[in-house]
Amino acid sequence: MNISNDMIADIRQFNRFYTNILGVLDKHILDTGYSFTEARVILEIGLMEQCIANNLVDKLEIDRSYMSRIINKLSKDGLVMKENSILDNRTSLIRLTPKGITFFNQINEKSDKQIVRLFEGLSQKEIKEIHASMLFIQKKLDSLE
Amino acid sequence: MNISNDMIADIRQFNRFYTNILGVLDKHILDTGYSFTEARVILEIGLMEQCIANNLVDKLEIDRSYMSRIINKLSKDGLVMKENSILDNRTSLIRLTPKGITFFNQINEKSDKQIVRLFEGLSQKEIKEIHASMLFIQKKLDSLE
DNA sequence: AGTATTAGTGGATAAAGTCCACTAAAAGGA
DNA sequence: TCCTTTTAGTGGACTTTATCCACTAATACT
Repeated sequence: MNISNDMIADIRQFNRFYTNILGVLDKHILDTGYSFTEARVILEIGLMEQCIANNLVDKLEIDRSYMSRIINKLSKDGLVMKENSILDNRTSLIRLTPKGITFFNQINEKSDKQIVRLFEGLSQKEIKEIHASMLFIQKKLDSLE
Repeated sequence: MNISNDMIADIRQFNRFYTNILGVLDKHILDTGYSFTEARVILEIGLMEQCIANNLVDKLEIDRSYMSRIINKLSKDGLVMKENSILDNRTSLIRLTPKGITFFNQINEKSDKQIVRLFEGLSQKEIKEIHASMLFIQKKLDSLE
């Protein structure tokens, strides 16, 4: 085996630590009045620009009927619009409304600010090193999947 | 500001990536028939060795009444035992039973194996570098709190 | 002693998520 | 083509998870 028990313990400790960091960073989502799941849906629609419900189901691993209800709620709230697809009459093309885009942007700006906040107190050099460490970890672990 | 927009984007990308990793690593918890929350309680009791319900409430940020129900369930299931405190008659000292300790150990072993699995395919050198990166990130970000 | 706080509990309810059965459209054969 | 199978989406019913509140009993405070 290439990995010692001490290393495993350290890595698991890092995971607990970073889970915590992620929790702190994401908490602001709930200030919007939407749940994490709903916010994930909104953000994913924003990223995809246009999609159908099933794309979101696959990508976010959310139950189809649950997704249907979430999209309806978001649609009622005016964050999302559904347009009948011409190519496939079973589906609707889903997009953010201007209000949805505003929401999307606000979340993103807030998330960016959270990162700035997390790193304030560190020197430029330290930040660069952390950044490099993250890229490195991601590159190495990503290559395995 | 010490941190560029590109870096922020990279870090947020890393966070999404690592959220995913953590999700994969933790999924096995659900195979036990207990929820994440219940498992967190069991693991925390295992770590604390002995505690009262309110310690768990504070540490895990779970509602008091919910905690009460969880502990009762775990007690009914024979994973946890409550012993009346002599010092404070309002409280019970909570501990894992042998069955609970077995559960605790199984979860930990499985989690260790998940780490091994995550890293297999990487060379010893690469693992060492990832390990060092994690320690570095943790050291730097931990110092801020 | 008398008041305030703290620990824990159960009832009621809300929020989140799952399961199933169904409709309607599309895709894939003989 | 017709017929079967698959896919997309929906709503009803339900379970699980979590929260809120009011209450009891014990301890801490002054």
